[in-house]
Amino acid sequence: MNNLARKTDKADSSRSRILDAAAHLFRKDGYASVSLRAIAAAAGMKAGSVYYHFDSKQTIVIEILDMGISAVHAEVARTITNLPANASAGDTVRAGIHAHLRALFEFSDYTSANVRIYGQVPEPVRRANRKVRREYEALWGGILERIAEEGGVRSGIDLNAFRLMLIGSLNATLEWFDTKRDSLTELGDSYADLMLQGILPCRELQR
Amino acid sequence: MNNLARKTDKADSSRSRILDAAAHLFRKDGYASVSLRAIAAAAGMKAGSVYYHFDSKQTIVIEILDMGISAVHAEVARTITNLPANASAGDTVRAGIHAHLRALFEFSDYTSANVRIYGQVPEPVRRANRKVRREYEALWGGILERIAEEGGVRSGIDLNAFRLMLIGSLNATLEWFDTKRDSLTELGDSYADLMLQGILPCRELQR
DNA sequence: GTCTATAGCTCGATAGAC
DNA sequence: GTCTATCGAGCTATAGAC
Repeated sequence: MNNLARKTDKADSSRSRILDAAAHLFRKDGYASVSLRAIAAAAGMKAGSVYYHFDSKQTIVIEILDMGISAVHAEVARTITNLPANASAGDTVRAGIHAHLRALFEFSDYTSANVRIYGQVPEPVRRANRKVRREYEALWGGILERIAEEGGVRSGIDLNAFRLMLIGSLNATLEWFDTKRDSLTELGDSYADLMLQGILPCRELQR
Repeated sequence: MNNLARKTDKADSSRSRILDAAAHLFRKDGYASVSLRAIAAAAGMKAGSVYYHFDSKQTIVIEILDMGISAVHAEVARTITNLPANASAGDTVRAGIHAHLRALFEFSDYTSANVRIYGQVPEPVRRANRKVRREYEALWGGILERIAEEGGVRSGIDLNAFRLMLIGSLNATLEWFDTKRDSLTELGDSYADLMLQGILPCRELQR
């Protein structure tokens, strides 16, 4: 029994190290230019050994792409669910933005790999990732629909455009924001403020 | 004389075909996975011939990355310069957004290649592209500074965050917007509206 | 200017020892 | 589970004919 457990732990650990190493390298260098030899070396083993844990390079990248989105989905869903029932539209969007950013940078190798390489991975890989992507879009779609029904947003807003603008701009922060130098909370506050109120003074206050 | 002219034209045409073909392939498949054979084939020649026009694969991609940003820079600069002197802050930002989107999709192979592969291209290539990137950031920085000084934006706005949010969200449209299906002008109007006014009703109008 | 041919590598994946 | 060894393929870049 102890033997079996130890065996499984070892396999799990190697598997995780391969995924971590691959996510890091994919984020840094793209998909095609990362060799299995490089992944294996970064995970502390030889290329041949990787095939004990995965069937191919494609199965590795599929798992990484799914993990990146699932992590963000879970954090946003958890955060929104835990909001008080009387949360305003502004509170809700603000909390969602913070949650998205939090997960984005907590699992940055996986999330950044997703944002960067999704567009250039072989078509079967893209297809495999499509379901999780759509589920995350639907999560935000539902959130925005609800606050709009409750009358929390300006009339005439294109909710679809807003969702795409929001997620696009948040994901883009992965390319320049440095969590070691700046506060992620302040970033989220700035973005939420701009998304909620825009940059113009209210019409009523304009001269 | 005719001979010389014809020779030069031929070289120029081949060079352009190589660049066009490479930009298209880089956008589609990333940098590393695109072979010189593939670029040559798409440009209607053999791999060896490419080396008559370019020293290496890196010099090709450097030129493509620069062209992508320069095209957008030129269009935004031209548009802002041609605005009437009394253009409001809203008019200015709106015009800049439309110009950025227009250039983004008019030269989509080059602009999209830039957005997609910049992060995963060899470091010397990134370094070569950095100057043009910074110049484009400075262009928007100047535009926003000016309208802020003229009092056209809410107080307390983080102009740096706004610039990054704006460009990040516009560039992200390359990943999903289809110019054959939808109107780019409407997209720009939606984005400008959201960026300028946000999604919340004005404070004064809230219950 | 474009071609063919090829040198010198590196790649994904497999086979089989331990 | 991890190793070594290797197959067959594809890569960038170059050399030299035309």
